[in-house]
Formats: sequence, C-alpha cells, structure tokens
Amino acid sequence: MNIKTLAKLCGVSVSTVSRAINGHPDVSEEVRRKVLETAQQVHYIPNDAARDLVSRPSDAIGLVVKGIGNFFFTAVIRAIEKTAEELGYTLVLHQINTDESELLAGATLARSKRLKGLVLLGGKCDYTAADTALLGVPFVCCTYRNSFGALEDAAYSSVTVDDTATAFAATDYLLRSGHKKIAILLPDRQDGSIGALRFEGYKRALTEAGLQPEETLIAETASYSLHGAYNATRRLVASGTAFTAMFAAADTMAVAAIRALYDAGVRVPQDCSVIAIDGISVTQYTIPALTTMVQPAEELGRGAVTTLIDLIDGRSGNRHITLEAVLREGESVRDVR
Amino acid sequence: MNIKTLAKLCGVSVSTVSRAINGHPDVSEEVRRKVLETAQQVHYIPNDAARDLVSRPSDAIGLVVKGIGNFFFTAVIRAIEKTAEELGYTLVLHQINTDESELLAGATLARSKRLKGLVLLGGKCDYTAADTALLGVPFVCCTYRNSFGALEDAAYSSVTVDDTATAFAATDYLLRSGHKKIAILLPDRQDGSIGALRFEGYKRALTEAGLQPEETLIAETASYSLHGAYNATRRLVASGTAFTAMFAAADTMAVAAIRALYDAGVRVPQDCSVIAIDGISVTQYTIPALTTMVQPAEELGRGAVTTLIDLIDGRSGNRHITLEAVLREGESVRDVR
DNA sequence: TTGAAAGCGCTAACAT
DNA sequence: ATGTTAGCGCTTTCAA
Repeated sequence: MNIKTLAKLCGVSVSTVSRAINGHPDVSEEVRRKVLETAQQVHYIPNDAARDLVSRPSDAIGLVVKGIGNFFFTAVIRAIEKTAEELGYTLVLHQINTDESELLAGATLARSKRLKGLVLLGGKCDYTAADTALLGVPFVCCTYRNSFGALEDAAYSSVTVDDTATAFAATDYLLRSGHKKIAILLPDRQDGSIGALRFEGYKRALTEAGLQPEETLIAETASYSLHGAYNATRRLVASGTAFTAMFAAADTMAVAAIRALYDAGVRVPQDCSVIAIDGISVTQYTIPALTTMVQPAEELGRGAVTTLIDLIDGRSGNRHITLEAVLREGESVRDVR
Repeated sequence: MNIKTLAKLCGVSVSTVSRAINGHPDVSEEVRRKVLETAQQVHYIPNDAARDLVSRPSDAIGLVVKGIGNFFFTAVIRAIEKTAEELGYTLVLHQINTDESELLAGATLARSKRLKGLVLLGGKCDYTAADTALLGVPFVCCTYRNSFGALEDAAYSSVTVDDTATAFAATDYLLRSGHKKIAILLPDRQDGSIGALRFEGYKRALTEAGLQPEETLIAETASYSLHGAYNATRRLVASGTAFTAMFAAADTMAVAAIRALYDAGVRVPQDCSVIAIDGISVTQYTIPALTTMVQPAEELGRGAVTTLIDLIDGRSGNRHITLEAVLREGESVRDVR
C-alpha cells in the first residue's frame, strides 16, 4: 500500500493525502477524516525511506553506542533520550560491537537517516582529523575524550569525567583509608582507551604516596566480563601476593571480584577493601553495598545532547565539559588506620 | 557528496559508479579502482534511504525490544544478533519504551527498512488478528505468548518459556523446601502480561499444596525497578505479616528485596528464603548467590531467529516453541523441613 | 564495458 | 482547498 493507491481509493490526489497524513492545515475536515480512516483500514504506513529522501533533514540526532551490555551506559542512554525529546529532537539509536568503528557507523547513520548530529557513546580515544571528517555532521564524544589521537581540542566536543582523576581519587581514597598494598583489576592497561587512563590514575596515586606500583598486583582480564573479573581475582589471590585493597575499573567487575574474594575466604571489607568506578544502581543493593566513584550518568547524557544542539544551531563552537565523579560510600571499604 | 557528483568527478556515468560501488562484475578493473579510490577520498557514503527505496527488500530482519533496561534481555539480544549474522541476515535493532506499541514500531520499521521479518522481544500478550495484519511481514514473539488476546495459535509464532509453569516451579521449590508462608513480589498481578502469568503460577502452586494465597503476602511494585522492589519489600516486612520465603518476578527485583530484608534485620536465607526468575549473570556473583529459574536466553534468541527465517523462506508455517527454565541453586533458599 | 533513462514513494513548490 | 509535477539519490533494465 502506497500513497498513490491510497489516493485513488479516497478519490483525491496524492498531495491531498500527503497533507492529510502530515496534519497540514489546508485540507477540508471532511477529506482529512476520510483519508485517515481509509489509511487505517488498509494499514497504510508511509515509507520512511521515501520520506527521508525528499524532506529536509529532520530534527533527528543519532546515538551510536559502542559496547552493548555495558550496564553503566543504560542510564546515560535514558538521559540522552529524555533530553533529546525535551528539546524537540528525535533520537535514532544504533548499537555496535566493540570491534566496529563508531565513526563509520555514525557516518552511515547520519547519511541514511539525514541526521543533524551525532552523539558517540563509548569509543576509541585516537581519532585523526581525517577520520572525523567522515562524519559530515557535528558530533559529541560522550564518556571519552581523544586522549591518544592527533585531534585538536578545537576540532571536536566531549562530555566526560576525567578518568585519570577519578581513578586517582578512588585509589587515593584507599590510601587515605590506610591501605598500602592495593591491587588493580582492569581489562587492559594499554588499550589506548579508558582502561589506560584509569590505570594511569591508579599509578599516579600510588607514586604520589611514595609507593611503587607492583606488577604482581595488576590483574588484567582482557574484557569487562564478570567471568573474567572473577577468574582474574581468584588467580590474584592464589598467587599469594598480599593485598588489603582492590580498585576495579568497573562496578560489575567489582561485584565479581568481591564474590571471588568471598569464595577464597577473603572477607570484604574486613580482609580486603574494594572500590570501583561507575555507580550503577544495582551495586547500591548488593551485600556489601559497593563503595564506588559514581559517574553522573544523567548529566553526561544531558550535557552531550545540549552541547550537540548548540553546535547544530551554531550557538557555540566545540567545547569540552568535564564533570566530577563523586564518591558513594558503601560498605566495601574498611578504614585500617 | 552524492553519486552524481562522484560520477562527474570520475568522468563516468552514474550507473558505472553504482556498479563499481556494488561490486558488479561488468566494470573494467581500471574504472573500478578509480571510482573506489575517489569515493574514499571524498568520503562518499551511499544514501541508504535512496537505496532502500529502489532495491528489493534486503536480507534484513528487525528486532523490536520493548523495555530498555531489562537486564535479562541483553543476553537474548546477543544471541539474536549472533544467530542472524550466522544465517546471513542483517539485524536492525530498535528499542521502544514500555508504553509504546511494538506492533506499530515494528510495522514502521519493517516498511522503512524493507525488512523481511521481525522478532518482537517483550510485548503485550493481547493482540488481535487485525493488529498483527499491520506488520505485513512474518514475525516471532520472543519471551511472550499471546495468552490474553484473540489471536489463534496458527496466526503467529512464538518462542518462550511457560511463565506460569516456571512460576509454579519456583513456588513449588519453596514449598518442597518446607515453606508455607510465601510472599510474592511483582510489578502488577493483572498487567495482562507476563506478570499476570507468573502470579497465576504462584497461586496455583499454593492452591495445589492446599494453601490459600494471602492478600497480605502480595507485594506489587508497579514497575520492575530496583527502587520499587526495595520499598515494597520494606513495607511488607514493616506490615508485620509473617513469611519465611519470597518469590520475586525478576532477578533484579530479588537483589533489591534481599537488600531490603537485610536492612530490616532479616537474613537470607536463614530467616527468609528468596527465589526468582531470569538467571542473569550478575546474580551468580552476588552474596548470597541467587537461587533462580534460569531462562535459556541463548536458546530463546536462537529459536526466534531460526523460526523467523523458516517462516520467511516458507520452509514451515507458524510454530510455538516452549523451552524449559531450569533451576539454578544458589544460596538464597534454605530448606526448613 | 558503458551510458541513458525509468522509476522506487514521497513532499513541496507551483498552479488552479 | 485541491491537483499537477519536479525532483530527492539510487539501482536497474535496455540500448549502444
């Protein structure tokens, strides 16, 4: 069923049908009712492809999410959707795997959907100017910054927390609680991405406290999986290396780590303290409740969208918003001073 | 940048460019290289809308996910994506809120993306034949069945676990562990959906055991939120109604409930046992590990896609696959016999 | 091997 | 208030 057939069925022209369907004012009430009714009856649904092809870019922005299954992102996504809607924009969501290119996916999405701009949620930190030229529309990096690439600050926008500073704060909190042997649990210390930044913060905190980062206290898991975090923690304990605290790169990893410690007879927080970064909702309800650096998911999402729309409307140039992660004290860290 | 401009740039016709881009055989090697090279340079990306408009439906199937933030779904989605890819289909993912119509969203998606079929993940159980006619393509309901609608079995396909039977099994497990005062925690016992089915299973198990379902042991939360589950459980405990076990409609609700019990001084499983349905990965790692009826996420996803593709290829008619949820014994249920 | 041209379904001038 | 028509960017006959 297409607009032509529907027009014939109603005994009017295609433009009249188009007007009626799209709620334009210059259609008689009688005709409008008739068209709408018939459309309903014959299950007429406008073909978006044809619509997109002819009409001006709509007020639609795209969201490319890299890494399905990242629990932290769901809260950010919700905020992005909400803000976009409040500001009169439609959000087109697209998920990609961690091995796909968010730039290519974004460029394709922007073209095919005629988007006005893009929010990139989670991605690599190593773009070049040539890479981003691909996009063709304004874009905002959400939760990451181009720390390892050749891109100048003026050439893109971002909304993030300072990952290094947050990791520093987490580690520092453990140090100030009297811990000296602090293990770190993360996917990969040199992933050229967020993991690397958080590792840097951990290292710096130790160094500033006059401690040496120890190779044996670094547990890498290759991924953000629960399984990997559990096993890495078990191995760490089994290795016999002594530690009284652990910093996990993500809340979910911390949950698995706590369980691994528990299974190895190490009580949290009595025998070992655990801190993480993210602040997903479920870790408020676990036992023990997780002490973690809460990333402002709501603000990250809102900031990304408002920045993008300012960019689209030419109200401002590229900007970088840095937000603070705040400590949420749970029950997983013990003061040993 | 469009195909016309690119053609001009290369000094060939648009059709030649089209052939080169799409890998058709009848293009000289020289021209093909030139076109591909230029396309790269000028960041040419074909407009999908135009492409979709003119070409036959591609080998793409759509996935409409109702209820973002349902942790259980992420595992199913992964399986769906994987299976679709294995079988040579592209997956278009679309998320909608719980208050939106998956039928309308699916119909729109199918049209605009020229999809060959749809998987509906999570949805209402009360369609009519007129509703589904809207879709216009084969579809498979995943994780739910049309239990409350007027749709005949022959008119649609589904891949599910039997929710009533699973809830029955969960409740029965508590009964066989010697519990008599069993509370139930769920969003809404008459949501005309999965909640209602699970409530039915709970009720039936009690009745068959010669027990009367008690109004005061039914805690409704209106949503699947952690917060709601926590508060409802606190209220239940505060009401003074005695119970030694609780059946939660979802893993995440159980996590919040266990925390609520803990905060009220009720230990799990010593003072109160908890069982749930879902079997999401994280609840294997919580303390106590959750005893729950694990839904076969992988199989649900795989079954939905294979059924859909059989339908598309005309290899079979509508069918209904019922899978078994299996008990995963954790540490949250105590035998009191 | 290449080019010209006919649409795909729709919207938005421009006429009437 | 309604109809006519020119494209939107692309693929695909059909001719050359």
